Amino acid sequence: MQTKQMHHMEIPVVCRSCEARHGGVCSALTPAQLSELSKHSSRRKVEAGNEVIGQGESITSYSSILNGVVKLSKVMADGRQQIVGLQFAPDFMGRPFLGESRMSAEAAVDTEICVFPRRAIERLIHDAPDLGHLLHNQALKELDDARDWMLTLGRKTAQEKVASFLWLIANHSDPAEGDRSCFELPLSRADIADFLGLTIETVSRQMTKLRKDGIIQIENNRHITVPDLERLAEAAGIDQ
Amino acid sequence: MQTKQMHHMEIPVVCRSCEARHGGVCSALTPAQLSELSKHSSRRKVEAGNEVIGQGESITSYSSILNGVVKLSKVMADGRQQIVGLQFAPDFMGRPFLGESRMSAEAAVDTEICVFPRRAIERLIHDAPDLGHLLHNQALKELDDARDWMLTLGRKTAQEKVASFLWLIANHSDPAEGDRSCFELPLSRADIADFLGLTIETVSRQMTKLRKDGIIQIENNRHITVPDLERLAEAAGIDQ
DNA sequence: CGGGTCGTTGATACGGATCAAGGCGAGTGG
DNA sequence: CCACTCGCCTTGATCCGTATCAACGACCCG
Repeated sequence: MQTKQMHHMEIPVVCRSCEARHGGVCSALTPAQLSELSKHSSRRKVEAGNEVIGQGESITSYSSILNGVVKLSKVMADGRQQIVGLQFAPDFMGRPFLGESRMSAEAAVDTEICVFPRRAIERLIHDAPDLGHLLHNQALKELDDARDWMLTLGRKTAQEKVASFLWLIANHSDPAEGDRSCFELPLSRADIADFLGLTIETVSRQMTKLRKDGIIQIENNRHITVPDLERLAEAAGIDQ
Repeated sequence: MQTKQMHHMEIPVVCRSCEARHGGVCSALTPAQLSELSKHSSRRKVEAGNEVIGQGESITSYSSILNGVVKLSKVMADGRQQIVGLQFAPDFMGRPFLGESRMSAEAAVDTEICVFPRRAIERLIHDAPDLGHLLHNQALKELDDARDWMLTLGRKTAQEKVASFLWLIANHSDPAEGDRSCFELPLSRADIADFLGLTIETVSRQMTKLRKDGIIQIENNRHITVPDLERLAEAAGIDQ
């Protein structure tokens, strides 16, 4: 009996090999809570370009990113668009304590997420202080990032903006071969423009300029190599 | 004895007439917690232009705003500056769970704050779930605001930016005579420029244009009247 | 081969920055 | 009381960085 009981308290099978077990929402739960949550949650693939939730839609579920990249964006009535954040694994997605989404979330590349029903998460926030604390901390980090980006949007030149973007991606792409200096861009030129408050053409020109200045190398439009991260930071106007 | 005990559980004298009792941090505490916290906290006046904390300084205390306005700003190595947020009463100020401040906080107008030692707050966050929840919620609201502002910084014209700023102030100044349409600007033209990612001259020109278009009236540079808030929202590119 | 998407490059336009001058109110000292 | 200065704001002239418009190249897929 006791072994049976113990069994109930172990990590659910579906969660054992989950990429988000460490650092993600689920790392803040007890085995029992995780087991309960896993019963109501489901894994979902989202292809690049597909929406997870749209601006103004009501929030019926939350999720966490298992792998991939999701872009958060706002659009104005006349179509002008601004990407206001990028989310990577194992980020939690969704706005707790709010009825409807104030922005859209769209997969930037093929992405997998784990979807939780709204009720389950909101109950857990109250029952599991660690979860509340983890989400609070993530919100604070996102706030820091958003404010850093405000400086980029408001005061940096096009050149510095593009370099800042590359710097951000360099620091968020998991160092596959332990190498920060070589990575794949998760965004198209159009997305980068929407993230930086620029046009496609300006982004393209600045990328070319960074390449000609020897600060980056470009292969296949998406694959970037940075010989000297220090020089990139300098070009981004980042003070160290 | 029991009355004595009860007495200990009442609202501390210094807090009774406090402007931040409702809605602020202290509203999430029990009388006992409030009593304990009040022993270590102190009221402080900060004159317009004075710093509460500087970028890069270590965080030794938190505070809440009793009245006034505080601007949060970031500066680059070469002096370029961006205001990344405004805080009003009864907002909580400070970045929990972080050793040093990533921006400076400076009183925009004469301001009064209540200062709490760092330790006391961090202990309370763990002991009082309501406080954690309140701070989490404020962080989420600030994140929403920051992201709204990213759209303003990245995609709006100078005209729309200035109108957006006036709209923000109109919606945050307490309706003294129950009138949203008449208010005092808490920021100088230079501050407004730093908030909008513009220059002083451009801010001034756009203010003049809004005045000539009849969307606002200006008295003494700081006092603004908005005959029709709807028209202001339109000029700000805000979709309703 | 044709059509589509995505990115680059060039020519030109324009919005906001920059540079420069001056106005206005408050405080100061004669 | 006036002259003076100082901070803050406005206005004008000009410049420059990025947007806009347009053409074209690279690649993919049918």
